[in-house]
Amino acid sequence: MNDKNTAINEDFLKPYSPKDNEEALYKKWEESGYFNPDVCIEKGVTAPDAETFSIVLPPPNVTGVLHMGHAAMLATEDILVRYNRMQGKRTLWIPGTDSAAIATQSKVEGEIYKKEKKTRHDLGREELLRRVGEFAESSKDTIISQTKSMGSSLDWSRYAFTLDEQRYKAVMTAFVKMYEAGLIYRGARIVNWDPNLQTTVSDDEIEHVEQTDPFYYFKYGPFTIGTVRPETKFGDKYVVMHPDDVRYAEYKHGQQIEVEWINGPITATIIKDEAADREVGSGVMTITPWHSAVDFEIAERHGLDKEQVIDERGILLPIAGEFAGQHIKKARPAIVEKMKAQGLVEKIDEKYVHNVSTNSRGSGTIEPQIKEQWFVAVNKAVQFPDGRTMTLKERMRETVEGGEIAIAPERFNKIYYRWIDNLRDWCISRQIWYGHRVPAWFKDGEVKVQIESPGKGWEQDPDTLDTWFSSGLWTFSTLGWPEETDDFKTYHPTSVLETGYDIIFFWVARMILMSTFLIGQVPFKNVYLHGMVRDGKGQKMSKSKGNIINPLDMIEKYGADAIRLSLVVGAAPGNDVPLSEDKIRGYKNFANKLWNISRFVLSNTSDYDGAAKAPLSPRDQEILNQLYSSVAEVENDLKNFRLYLAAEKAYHYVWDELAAKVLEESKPILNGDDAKVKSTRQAVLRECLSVSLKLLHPFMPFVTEAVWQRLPEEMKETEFLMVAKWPAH
RNA sequence: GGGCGAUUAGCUCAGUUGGUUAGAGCAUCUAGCUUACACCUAGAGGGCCGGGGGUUCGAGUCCCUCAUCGCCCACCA
Repeated sequence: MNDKNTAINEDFLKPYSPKDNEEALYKKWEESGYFNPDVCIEKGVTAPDAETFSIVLPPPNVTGVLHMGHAAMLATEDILVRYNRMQGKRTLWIPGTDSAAIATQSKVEGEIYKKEKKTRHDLGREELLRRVGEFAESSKDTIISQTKSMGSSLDWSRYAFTLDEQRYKAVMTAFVKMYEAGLIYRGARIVNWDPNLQTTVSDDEIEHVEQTDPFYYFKYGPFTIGTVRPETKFGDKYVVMHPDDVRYAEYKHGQQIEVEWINGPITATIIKDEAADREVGSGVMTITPWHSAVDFEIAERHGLDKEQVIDERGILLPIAGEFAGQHIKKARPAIVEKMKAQGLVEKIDEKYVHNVSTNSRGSGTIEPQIKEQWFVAVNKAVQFPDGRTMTLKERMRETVEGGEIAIAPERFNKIYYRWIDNLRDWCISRQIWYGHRVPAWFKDGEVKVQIESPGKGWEQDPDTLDTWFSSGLWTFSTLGWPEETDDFKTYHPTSVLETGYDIIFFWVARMILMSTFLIGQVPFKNVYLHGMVRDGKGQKMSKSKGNIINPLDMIEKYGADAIRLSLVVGAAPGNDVPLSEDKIRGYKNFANKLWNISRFVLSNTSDYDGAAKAPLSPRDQEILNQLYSSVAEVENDLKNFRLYLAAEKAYHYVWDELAAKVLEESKPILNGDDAKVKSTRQAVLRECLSVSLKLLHPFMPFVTEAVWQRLPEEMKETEFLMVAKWPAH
């Protein structure tokens, strides 16, 4: 084919139109198969023994829609992936979606109730699961196609869903293995109970919210005790004070006294425990071990009785006497009235500000309860695959402390350590139905933990596992574990985990825990934490503020390339990213700028004759030097995860150096009479263009590929820019 | 209560290990249809780098301290 002397592609006569290019290009990329590293090897663009680069996509909620947080994540990861692929690495980016068990189930339950006035119990487990599964399946295409619209070069042939068969196998295997090692145990401990969702939730899912309530001072025998929760106090028969509190020296540990209480006289026992703070109130407290984590600990230490006062739905039990059967919210004022009448109320602070535990998913207040659940022991020494014996906590800390895993930005190391230090045993069982069912079987008080039913008469535990239990396996369950697949051997540990800093505890830490114990490898070598996307003024985006910028609208208006750049430039790891429509518009203009640079170069080099070249002038040489030193700088920033600088430098080189200076000064040469000097410069310009396209491709894949597709054949070393070699310098 | 971070141009932020007159985008103002681009070009204005103290030949950059804002964690009944 002879492109010389022919007019350049007439598309260049119009401004660049993302709309006319992006979808078609993505389709072409997908059809080429190059998102799949196996195809890259097959077609010879990647060496079979090349170094690997792998990332797992933090799986979005299967029923979700794309928001700016996703967009930022996709942009960042795709930049890393495309750059490494162009470097010639065997590059794999694995897509997937998450069942988001609680969220999805309650959404479907809500809809069923609205339409059919039926609860999950009316439908039964099987039917509910069928409906939830159906809903998840039918809505997954939305998030998948939206993910594609960002230009994400994910290998869809390896798509994984947290509840598919392969992942099921991995989760079951992990559970059994951890149980056999003594890491998973069943026990009656205090847990966070969500009375609305009727399930336990983990410590990390708790959000402390400030609330103002009356604070009551009650007369408890000779003591004064304080509380915001009179409704829990019925069974309080232990009174706790600090062993060194001189005010109460006359009372001895274990001493019993008679006190007048809500429903009549009771026998109270004095407990001396250092948990009682002398500075707080009277320094004396009564405890409710069944409904308070601190109280539970005290009771455990001294072997005290524990009694349930409130049931799973927030209703008072018979211990509450005349108040039994009432909901705690309604009962509270009535209880206080009664106590007033008994002369038990000493004082009331009407406006006491304190924190209450709520479910971070927004379902409401958490009620601590003692329940028999499955836990992961974090302080128990167990044997790791490398033969060493240590606790999960120790191993988790060591991965970062010893440099096996590097977190960017570094300051999150401390936050990570702090979390580990405060970590308590992880409650992993949930009382919902949508999820991986606990592989435990009961019969006549006996328990067996195994994947298949032990036989007739054995009932499987109805509970399912915390969604983060399966998410913790994600780096290797997506690669085929527990089978020793080629993928697993090739791509694990993964190179980078890129995710929001808000999820470091839920996910990052859990992945490290699971991976180090189960397979003896860290799940990833680097952690890159991106910030939260905020509006142009740095405010959180929220519906109520009306400042949400929808990525899909922005793609429609300005193109995915513009969104990608606007989400990366200025987004240092760990820092929140302010995003305004102005910023996006600015980068859309840049895409068009690149389009016009290409048009200029192509139209002015269409008569290029390679044979007529002169040696490079000093200025020609300088232009190329600048080009390649920009490449080197961008590369250096990319290697060190400074994407925000890399993107900015690439942008500046192309606009302020190439367009503003090189192109301008080339005009007289291109119009000049010296044919040799002219074709030398033409060669230089072509080189600048093709290298610039490569330089920008990771950041703005669509417009760069769109130009590449319109280059004359002799300028393209590969069919797709996506798999062109990153420029050497 | 504990910890972390921020404070630089009107706004949002860079400024990588301390080194010449402190940068960008947007916004503002001025001038331009110069045959790549008005989604553009040329230019301008605008900053005691939060306050105070210290280390240094030299600090936006390191140390101390104060102030304000933000975030995370936490079992004060």
